[in-house]
Amino acid sequence: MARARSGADLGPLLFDVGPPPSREGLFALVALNKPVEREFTYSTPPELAPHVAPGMRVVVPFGPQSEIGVVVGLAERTEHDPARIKPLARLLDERPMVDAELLALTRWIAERYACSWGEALHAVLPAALKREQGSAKVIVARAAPGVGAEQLAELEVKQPKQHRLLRTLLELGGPMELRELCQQLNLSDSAAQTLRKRGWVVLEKVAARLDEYETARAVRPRPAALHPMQTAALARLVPVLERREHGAFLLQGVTGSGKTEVYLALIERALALGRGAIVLVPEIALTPQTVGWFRARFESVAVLHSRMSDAQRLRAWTRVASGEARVVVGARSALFAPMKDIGVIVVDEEHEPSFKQGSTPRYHARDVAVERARRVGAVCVLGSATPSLESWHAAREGALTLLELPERISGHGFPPIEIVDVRTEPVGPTGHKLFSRRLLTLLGETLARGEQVILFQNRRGFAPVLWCAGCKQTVRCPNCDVALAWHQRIGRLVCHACCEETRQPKACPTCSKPGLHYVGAGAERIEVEIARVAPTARVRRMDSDTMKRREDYESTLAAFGAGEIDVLVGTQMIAKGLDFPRVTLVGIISADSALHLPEFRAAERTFQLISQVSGRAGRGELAGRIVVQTMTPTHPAIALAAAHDFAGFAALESEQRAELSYPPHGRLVRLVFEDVNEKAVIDGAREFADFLRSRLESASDGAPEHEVRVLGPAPAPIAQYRGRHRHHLLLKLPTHACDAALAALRAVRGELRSLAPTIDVDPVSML
DNA sequence: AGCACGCCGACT
DNA sequence: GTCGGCGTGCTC
Repeated sequence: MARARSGADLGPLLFDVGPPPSREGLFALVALNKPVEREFTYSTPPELAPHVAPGMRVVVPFGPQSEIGVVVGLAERTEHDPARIKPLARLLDERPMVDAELLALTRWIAERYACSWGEALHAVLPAALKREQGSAKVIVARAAPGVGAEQLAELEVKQPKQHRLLRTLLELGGPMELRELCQQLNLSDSAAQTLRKRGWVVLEKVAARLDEYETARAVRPRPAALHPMQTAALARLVPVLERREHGAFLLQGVTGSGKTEVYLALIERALALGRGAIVLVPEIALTPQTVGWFRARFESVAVLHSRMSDAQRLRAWTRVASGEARVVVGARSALFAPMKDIGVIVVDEEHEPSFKQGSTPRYHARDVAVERARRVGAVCVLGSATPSLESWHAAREGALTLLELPERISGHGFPPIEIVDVRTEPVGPTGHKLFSRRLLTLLGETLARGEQVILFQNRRGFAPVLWCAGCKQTVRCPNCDVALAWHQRIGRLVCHACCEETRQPKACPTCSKPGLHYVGAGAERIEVEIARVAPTARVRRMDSDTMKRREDYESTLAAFGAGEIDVLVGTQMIAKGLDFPRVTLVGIISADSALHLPEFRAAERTFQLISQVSGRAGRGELAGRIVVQTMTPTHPAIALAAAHDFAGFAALESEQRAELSYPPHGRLVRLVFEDVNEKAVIDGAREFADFLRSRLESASDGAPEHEVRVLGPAPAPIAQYRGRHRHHLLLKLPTHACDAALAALRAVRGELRSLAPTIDVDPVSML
């Protein structure tokens, strides 16, 4: 598949050809981190020519400034006007930083996800390599001594961003890395700089602390013998590994079936063969405990995660590149670890949406993992208890080989899941709006036995909506098309899209009548209400509002494990990985909350969440119970999750997707147009759509199964974000027409450059 | 993406 | 009469 690019044919790149006979007049093709799908040609000064090779980073003049790029090819001739070609300024590496395999993989990513090669390379290189010199220091922020409520009040009205930042720091009561803080609060660091100038916040450069993961070593005794079903799975995987062949597998194992032990045994075998392994886990599951399982078993494990400083990440990268570390554990981007001779790539919890990157290049780590494994002849294992419909479908089609672990190794069955129809529950003096009678009864019994409870409510804040009975309007964010959520503890309305906060209005902002009502409940309200119905219980909430730092998360889990907390209330943060034997009751307060989102994966996501949360109960010797509260007890996502019937759900959901040609029956590409001016967005999106339709029609051979459909433009579900209007187009591509359609799309974008939509191939979220 | 060049309103 | 708004267009 030739990639349409101007300039030299990139066809056989020169890295396998050896040095050309003469290095006179040698040109370097350089990929830059710019949204320009093209490489740039530079001449090589005679003193650099003998040393330059593909994969090296170079400094090049680019317009009025200079940029760091990566050499992706060498050529002896060029079609460009020699007068306009500039020379390379400097080589940054003595030997290639990116090997031929990663060069080829990034090029594939660029094609598949419609971005430039340079952007794909940018995602692969650690940040420290993209600057001229890396730093081993991080900036840490803390509230200045003596600063408190008084200063906070001063910022309350006029400086909401500074207020939010200072308040967060005061709540933390200790230092936090500035970069991470700003990221979480959706702020640039200018608010922090202003607070520093005022003397209310102290910013310090400190040496990056020793990585907590470096020392993590969880006790995970090697089982005396593997369970027969684990052995059976390995018997399918190991021969492929030993033959050095590629194989892609879907390991579907229920919670507690011992998937991790299968990964560990397979990696052990790979290491014995002198090969390496990469293990990807969702960001939230990348805890010292998870990492510790691997560290306890293997000598040299490198960890890559987003919270590392640049210097730490560079160190991990270097350890992998040098061959010192042969096992990598990390989140999404760890897939690009510069490992030689990869034998195994594992993607654990492959259905997790966090494997999809939300910014350019918008790649899906699961799909790229399969591709990288294919290219290097490695075994790729996608593991999940509730596989994505894409993987489930691929397994049925034979693109993935299905391996099943259908039982818990403990031999215990699954705890029963009870569905409670909350529409039939009494409210008022005899009942409770949030908790059903059944849940309250079980809660009381469980606490009386001294056992623990997990309550799941997948919404932040106290009330997701403030509603005016006068004009029937909800209070909305002035900059985004979403309702503001009421957060009681901080006493503010919060926009969950842009993170901006405001004080609660005394009256309805639309009709000025007093008396706004709280509608619905978030985790904060559940926490408050539990204290009311079970006053003696020790309750703790775990959501992104209370868990700003990783330490908070770990200390809360430690306290829960030590039995210092009776009831843990939380959002999806508590849905996975928690393994506490004394938890015998799990309550899902509102199973419907994700079901009605305007996303075609809403049912799938609901099924996954119910299954995952349910898996938190009855993990020890004690029997567990799960209560699922819902208004739609017969909805398949709920009824089949309660019946532990994944296959039934997948078959039904797949059928419904097929009717609408949604994935896995065809692919989607989403184009988002954004601007402060709504008319410009609408006109631009329409123009783009018309142009694209005409191109795709003329390219089509008329066969309906090859037909690409362009839907829209239509307002995006979040039709305004941070003051910018958003409209989107949806392309439905039959699986076999994808390459041609993407090429056409790229061409149209090139011709209508001023409209510049965001292109999301295989989108995970449509909001 | 930057950052230029290039044509129309409020200021010394 | 200028300073400056951001609308197209290019970067080897």
